[in-house]
Amino acid sequence: MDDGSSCPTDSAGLLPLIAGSPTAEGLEEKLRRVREENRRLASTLGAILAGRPDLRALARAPASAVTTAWAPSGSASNAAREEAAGVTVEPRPKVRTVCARAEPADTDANLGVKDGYQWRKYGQKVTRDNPHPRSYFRCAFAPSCPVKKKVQRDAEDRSKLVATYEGEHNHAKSPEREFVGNESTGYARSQPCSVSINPSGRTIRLEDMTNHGSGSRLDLETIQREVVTPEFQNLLLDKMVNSLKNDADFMHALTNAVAERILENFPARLS
DNA sequence: CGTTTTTGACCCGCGC
DNA sequence: GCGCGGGTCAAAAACG
Repeated sequence: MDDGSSCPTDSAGLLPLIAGSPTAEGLEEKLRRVREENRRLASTLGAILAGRPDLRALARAPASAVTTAWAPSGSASNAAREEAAGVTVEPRPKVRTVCARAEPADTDANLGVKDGYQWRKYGQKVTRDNPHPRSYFRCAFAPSCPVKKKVQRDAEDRSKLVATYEGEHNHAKSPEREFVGNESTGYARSQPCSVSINPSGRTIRLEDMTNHGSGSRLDLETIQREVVTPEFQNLLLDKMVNSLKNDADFMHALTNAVAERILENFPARLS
């Protein structure tokens, strides 16, 4: 969503049809609220993107740009040394470390399913240098997919998560599991309109973005850090479209209003 | 009842 | 050889 004006959920074009219909009062109010929220979101995103061009570039950067060596065994640094020495090394699984923020309520188990892939937890271990347990996940398509993932909270900053991915997926994401929640509707069961926007699964809710005043759990900087990707903006649009499409009351009232309007304008043709 | 998660035991590599 | 620590296994428990 660039400025919200091209947003497919913007129903301004439908309003003339709905306005004036006695059965559409509630619907109109509903639309008005959605549009107002949409405007706030668009404004927030606009401010973010306008003020932080560096974040735009970061959002488009390939995954390798944030690749670091987890390397408890020192494999990445060893590989670099060996290559520098002209020694042929066997290709090693790509190791990618991603940091993200997490809410205290987020459990490590949840972290395994929010990045678009399905994960199966196969172990947990408390490591020496960190009081928080490290969780081990395998791709659900294992053994055909060799990717593994380790997730651990930062030892000093509990709200910071460190996820380490080893290897690369040899299959597509699982769209139906991209969001935690009802698979048939795409709705989050307990977190309506929540969207996972990064590989570690940090979830941002619409209310977090729209109510970034007092009492908000996320400040603007956090949003700037995490809501800059085009993928997120597309997901946001999808969520809003789905939230209207799956609202039976909304669809019913909309259908009635449109039908009434048609009958009102073309009574002769239809009779 | 099938699937997923938990958790203690085990394995393996590394340093001393 | 031994101890330590990280990673994995697998049986039990929990869950839907």
